[in-house]
Amino acid sequence: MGILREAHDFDLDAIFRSGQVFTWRPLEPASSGWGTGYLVSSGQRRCRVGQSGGTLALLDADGGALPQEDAPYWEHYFALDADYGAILGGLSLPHEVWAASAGIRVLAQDWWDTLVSFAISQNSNIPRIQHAMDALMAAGGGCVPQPAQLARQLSDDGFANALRLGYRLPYLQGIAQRCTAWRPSSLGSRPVALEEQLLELQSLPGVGPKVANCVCLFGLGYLDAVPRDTWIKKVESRENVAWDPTYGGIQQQYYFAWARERSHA
DNA sequence: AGGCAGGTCGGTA
DNA sequence: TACCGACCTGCC
Repeated sequence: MGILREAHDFDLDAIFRSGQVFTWRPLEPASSGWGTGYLVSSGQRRCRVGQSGGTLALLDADGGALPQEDAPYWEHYFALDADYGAILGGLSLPHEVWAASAGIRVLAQDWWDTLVSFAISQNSNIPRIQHAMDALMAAGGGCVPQPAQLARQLSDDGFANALRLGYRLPYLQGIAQRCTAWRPSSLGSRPVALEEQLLELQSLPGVGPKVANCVCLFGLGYLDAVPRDTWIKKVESRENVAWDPTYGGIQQQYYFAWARERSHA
């Protein structure tokens, strides 16, 4: 049965669809044993997660019991340690936005996973991003290859071209090379202001303000980072949104899901 | 068929 | 500093 956790205001499928993560793979309903389930990769770790009502089940990647010592990592990853009732209450979201995005949480992903994902994502679309990420994770044994490994793999033209990254390929190659001997300062012991961390990330090739904000929000825990993509720019041009100084990133994610969903309708 | 997609870069005023 | 076109590719 695995490790069970109560998860209210939590919707696994809504999170999967919300465009913040490209390292999950849906599982057949039968194989998860639950209504809905995913094989989740983060850094060099993997787990299976299923949701039934307000209960979350955590298993290891093969469907066996998750080691007890791994539980804290995944609880943080799924933001189960955050009080979303209080956070959302303070954001005063329009009811329409809240309803369209109910159950979404901002995951605490691995920083390298998010850097790779969103460097690839620029001026692209979700199916294509997912295709490239699936191919990368297959090459990494189910996880995103670490920088040195990725740099080596990308030097193989056959492998690199199959990713269909277009003009983003040299960006990813440059990023992988730089990151073999570099990590964001905020991973160290010294706290780093958001603005400083953004500038640092933007020194990487192919990383501009949008990608840097995604890495800060999704991969480095800066919940005040607000990625401004085409959808959010549309929202800003229509509504008069003031981004919350503490949780603007969560607020942004709710508006993002709302804006995308209404366009599909 | 052709615009657009969770942008960034280099050149120009 | 602010704006503009180019850019690989494949969805819609």
